[in-house]
Amino acid sequence: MTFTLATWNINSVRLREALVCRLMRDEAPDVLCLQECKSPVEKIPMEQFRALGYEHVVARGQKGYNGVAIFSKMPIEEVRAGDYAGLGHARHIAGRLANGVTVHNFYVPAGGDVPDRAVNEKFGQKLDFLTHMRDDFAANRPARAILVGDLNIAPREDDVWNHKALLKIVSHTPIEVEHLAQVMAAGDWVDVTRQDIPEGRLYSWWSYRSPDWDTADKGRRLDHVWATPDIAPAARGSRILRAVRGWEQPSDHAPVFATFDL
DNA sequence: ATGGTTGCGAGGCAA
Repeated sequence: MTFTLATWNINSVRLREALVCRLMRDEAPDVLCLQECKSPVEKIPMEQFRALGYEHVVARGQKGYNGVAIFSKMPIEEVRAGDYAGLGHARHIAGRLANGVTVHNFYVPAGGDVPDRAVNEKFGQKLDFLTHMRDDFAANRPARAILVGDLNIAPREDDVWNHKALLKIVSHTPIEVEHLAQVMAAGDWVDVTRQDIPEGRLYSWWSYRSPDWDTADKGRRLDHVWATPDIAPAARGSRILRAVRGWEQPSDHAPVFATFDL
């Protein structure tokens, strides 16, 4: 059985309802994971998505900030919603699909501007969130699982437009990359996007602050698709839909896709 | 070193 999954930081699911519908209609992933819904769950426009075949959803939300949701064409049951680092934020939801695959959808804290936890509390919270993720997966080793989301870290040199220029910029600092590597090791996760596309620069986010994002191309790969080793070999066809970043009134993130032949 | 833009929600905060 084949299924396709996508992850997209939507930056307000209510403002961009039409864009979500367009992606659902044009690309029709079996599972669509959103982050930064910025909406209470009861105000997500479920009916419009349901009409496009996404009849099943698990979600966590809060007013104005954060929020994660998994829309699925096949049945999904919630298995957990973690409160990593005890922030009380809606940044994680996990569901088990009818095909037996567990999907973790994460929105890791961005971490503020200064990469020093002594002067920037948000950076400490980001590191603590990642440490908590690591401990969680070490204590409960995932199987037949996929982890997606806006992890707010671009780990590789070719995941950013300029490695040296970004070494002290939050999202690409060595300490963040090390924390992310420990999360990966704890769950034995495989980076599916880079398994499929091992070479070359790859970005999923371009700042709103760049007037001509496409030409300047100062991007970062902040959005990820991982899988456990029992199903990672079944992954193929990963792609980042850069064109979506150029849609009318876009999110600053592009959706990331992967297909699994299970 | 700074400023650049966007969303939420009505002034600044978060990204």
